Amino acid sequence: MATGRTHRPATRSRGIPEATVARLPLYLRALTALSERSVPTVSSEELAAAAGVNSAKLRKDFSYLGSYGTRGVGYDVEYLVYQISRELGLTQDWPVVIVGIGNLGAALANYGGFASRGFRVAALIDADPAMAGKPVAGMPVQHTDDLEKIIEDNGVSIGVIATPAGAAQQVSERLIAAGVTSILNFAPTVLSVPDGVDVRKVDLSIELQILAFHEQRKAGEEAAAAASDAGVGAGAGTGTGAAPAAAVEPPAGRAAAAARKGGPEGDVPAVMPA
Amino acid sequence: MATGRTHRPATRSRGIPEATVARLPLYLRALTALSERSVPTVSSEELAAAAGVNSAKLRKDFSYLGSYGTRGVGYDVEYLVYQISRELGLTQDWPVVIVGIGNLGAALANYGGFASRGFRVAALIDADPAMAGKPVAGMPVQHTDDLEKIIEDNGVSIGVIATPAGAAQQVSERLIAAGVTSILNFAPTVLSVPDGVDVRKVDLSIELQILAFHEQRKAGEEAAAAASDAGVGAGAGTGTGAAPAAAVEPPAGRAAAAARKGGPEGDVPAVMPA
DNA sequence: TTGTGTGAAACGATTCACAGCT
DNA sequence: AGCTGTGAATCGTTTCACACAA
Repeated sequence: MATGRTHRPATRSRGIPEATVARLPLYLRALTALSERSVPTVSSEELAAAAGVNSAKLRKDFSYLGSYGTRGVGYDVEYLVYQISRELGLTQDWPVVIVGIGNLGAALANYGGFASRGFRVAALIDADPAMAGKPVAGMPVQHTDDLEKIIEDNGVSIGVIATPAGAAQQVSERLIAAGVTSILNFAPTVLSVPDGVDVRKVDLSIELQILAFHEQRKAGEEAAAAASDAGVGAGAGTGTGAAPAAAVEPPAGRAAAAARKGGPEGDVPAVMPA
Repeated sequence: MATGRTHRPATRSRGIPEATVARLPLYLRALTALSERSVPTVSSEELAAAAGVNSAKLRKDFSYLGSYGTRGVGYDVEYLVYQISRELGLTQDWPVVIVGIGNLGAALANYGGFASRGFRVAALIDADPAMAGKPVAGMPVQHTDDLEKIIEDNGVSIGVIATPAGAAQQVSERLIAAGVTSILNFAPTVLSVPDGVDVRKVDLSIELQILAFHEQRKAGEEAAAAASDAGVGAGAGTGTGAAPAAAVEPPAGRAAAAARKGGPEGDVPAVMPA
């Protein structure tokens, strides 16, 4: 991270753990919903349920922000909304650019939740000259040539990349050179950026692959469980493990060297003894 | 949260840490790129760089899968591609449905990386009768009424929700009742699902809020540094971050609202420390 | 009595550092 | 000599359990 010295030298006040930061938006959303229903206070238990976490975690999280609750009562909804908003930096307005106005970029531009809380789409940028000037989400698409000027003129520090993978690294470099220091990357690519620039990535296929892993594990357990039973009768409803086909064959030959340690073909490769 | 109750009970089947699972797709992508360039072997150092992690972590991750490398040499690219694919369950083909074919749903349907590796869009489903039959990404949109039949006929176990927030919970319930056991949720809502169902969420506004937090922290440090430095010229080059538009202004509006507790009813003395 | 706030314990992930194989 | 595989140390996060305030 910080080359040289640590980020937080003297001032020790702001020590909010990353895991906590990542949950604050969740709490904020739940609180906003309560606020809209004019609920005055919530307990950690109720709020935790609404946010999908457990209450001990929530209380610990809030304890990093300060003591904003009242023992025996709970938390004041409005006050907490404000405190979390402030902590997240949402009491100011962040101009954002979206680069790459294809299907996804357009969908993001149209996404309402964007403007709703603290963020404002300052510009839509695309490399295709044919797109230039075309309105998307009520805003004309601008050409990549003007990227630097747009960033600077609008004081943009957050960029969203929705380009094809091949263009993402270069786009990120231009954004950063122009002053952007936070990037949300939707392109399926690992961006390499200098210190001090934050990147978060959103990747559909990675998420699906993680789900597939667990799905496969479930299927395996189910099969193991079924092994003791007899009937293979596919009951209604409950996930009767999909019936996938199409297998990828293992590479032959080349793997010979590594393969000696006990044919790891398509079945339980017992790992992890102790 | 999403993975609420993924605890491994007694069934000591697989010992791969969740954090490792989440990185496997990253390694796989890097390896696939190497494979396409016909690179035969790769060291942990090289592969780690390509995947954006450090090499110790990568080696540890791979150690959970087994001993697939060769000391003094590195890893066989093809073999590793196969092993990771198998571990992730990508040697089989997973049919997926997308529910909610708005801007985002359509973008997802058109997303190429989908079909490329292990996943196949089995159906597009939308609640709007006007959408029914309309082709999106070369595939007719089907109506929600047929959701259960579609799931069952295609043996779908993974569902993608791209509906508005208000519809997501109900859609998830129908998906699950019909046999889906993994959900990728793009709706900005916390889904509550029974044990055994995996949910992963992708949420644009949460990601932006996390970035805003760090962005704000940077701005604060920068200001502090500038204040103490007074006149020392900082080296040029490294991101002189664009100043946020309406930056460090005290949050008058919202703060006031929260402070005076201005709801229709109810009045709690909102304390307001600095 | 209720429900927050928080030390302390438990757990999980990352990093270190080096033994051991090629 | 080079690079993997892995115990051990470290660091961060979650959970427990209870003192304490309202």
